[in-house]
Amino acid sequence: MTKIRTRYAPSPTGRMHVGNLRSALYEFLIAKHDGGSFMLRIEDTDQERYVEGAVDIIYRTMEKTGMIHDEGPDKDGGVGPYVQSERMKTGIYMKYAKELVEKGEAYYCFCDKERLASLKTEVVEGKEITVYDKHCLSLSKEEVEANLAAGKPFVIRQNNPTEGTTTFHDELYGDITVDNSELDDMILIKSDGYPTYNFANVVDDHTMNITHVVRGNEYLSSSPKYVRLYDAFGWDVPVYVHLPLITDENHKKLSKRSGHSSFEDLLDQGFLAEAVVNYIALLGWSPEDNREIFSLDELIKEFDYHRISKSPAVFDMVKLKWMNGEYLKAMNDEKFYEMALPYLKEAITKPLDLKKIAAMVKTRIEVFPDIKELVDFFEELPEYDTAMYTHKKMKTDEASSLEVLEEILPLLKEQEDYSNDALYQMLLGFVEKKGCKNGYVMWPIRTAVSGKQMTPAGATEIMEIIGKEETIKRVEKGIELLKNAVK
RNA sequence: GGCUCCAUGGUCAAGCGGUUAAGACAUCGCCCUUUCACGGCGGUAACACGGGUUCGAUUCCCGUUGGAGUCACCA
Repeated sequence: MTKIRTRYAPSPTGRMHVGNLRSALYEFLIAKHDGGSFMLRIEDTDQERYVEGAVDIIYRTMEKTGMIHDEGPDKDGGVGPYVQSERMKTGIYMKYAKELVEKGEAYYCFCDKERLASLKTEVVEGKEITVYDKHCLSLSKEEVEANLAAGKPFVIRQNNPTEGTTTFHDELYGDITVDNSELDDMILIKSDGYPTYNFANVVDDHTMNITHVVRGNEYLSSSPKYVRLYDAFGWDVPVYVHLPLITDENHKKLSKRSGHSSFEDLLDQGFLAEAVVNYIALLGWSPEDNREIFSLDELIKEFDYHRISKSPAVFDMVKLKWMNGEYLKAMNDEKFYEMALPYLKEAITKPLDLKKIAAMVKTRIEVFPDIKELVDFFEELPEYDTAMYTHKKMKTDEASSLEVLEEILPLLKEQEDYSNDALYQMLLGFVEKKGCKNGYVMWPIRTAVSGKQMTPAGATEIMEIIGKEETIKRVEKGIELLKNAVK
């Protein structure tokens, strides 16, 4: 039994799209689950869309996500080259295209843009629909030779039958049959000599011994043409696994600039690579049990591609955030501190105990950029409304808060030890003497000291961080504000 | 528009002829709490519709409706 060989074959046209990333992930998982190998192949046959540096992005993304390929441009496995533009130089595509021409399964076409344009018969939703009319199929061998000799630009087209049907099998979607009359004579070799994606894909997958072709659902309807190509060559058709689409909240195929279009955008937004991988693994696949948190290794172990679903999945930012939060909570304090540091420094320039602040914030954020608004009050007391002093449950209002703060101020000035514990004990003593609830005292102090309704910590923890001097300053400020409000 | 695919709560989803139709996110409520958050507990919420097949359909078949994809010298 031969091991599964899959390939991820991106085009270097920019950042790595989430949909492509998931294809790569599934390709990786399917191969690795079987103990097989995973290949990286660069499909750079479109010279116009080629983007400088895009190949580096691909490498970087693979590395960050942990999808390590066994073979690729940088790791020769004996079936290279692994870059299509380099493969082309070996003449492989032209050789196979000519073989098809010999067999009558393909033919030279010399039609120019103008003639092709005149074929455009129908316009649907702004798209022009052209079906090639096999015009050049009728050219005689001599005419073809003459054109070629004259240096006339040409393409090579697949010669599809106009009658009958073609069926191919997909592991997930089952048998899919289409009428051959639907099959356009697609171009195999472009006039610049490069193969089209469609053709290069078939030739490469075969010559590189790919056993399972895993790709997006958008290729489902063109798959019969591929199958005809395999048949024309007399090659074994690989196992096809078409993946359900990932869509945006409007159920449309994920497009650029929806905020979550690329892996790198997501990292920029503060997401962890592991969380993104984990999340997209679950977009279209589910394990047998209810587990949701998986490391890459665990995914490899559990991933059975037969459990991939057929219907499209909406990419839900909210759930991704939740999952990212789960990863943050599970992270050890050291690492969290290290990763949070840049964000903390952005919000806080004073020499405060950032390590302590990081620990406070850890269970309260979903992505790192959340940190800023959570901790900025440490840096500077914000402007705030004294209405915040009123809390129904704590039974506090502006007047009671004023009273508490005025009573507590001298004690704060006396207090030498500004550790959380000491402060807490001190305040508890005060509460006892006063005979009220904890919150009755804690709430106004916390408000005075933070100026916020929501803080990552209790009153005394905050006081410990900002220190005695700043605490007193802020409490005095609170008293002043409340005096104005109460009278 | 032709062709192809898809159809369980707002979202991700389990289910594969007989279930009180799981679970997660979101949402709502309660508890905990030095506020919020975290955590704990609980609630609201789904088989698109119509025909079959069957003793019995969410599950199988057909149709309808809805959605998506595709129809390039792009991949």
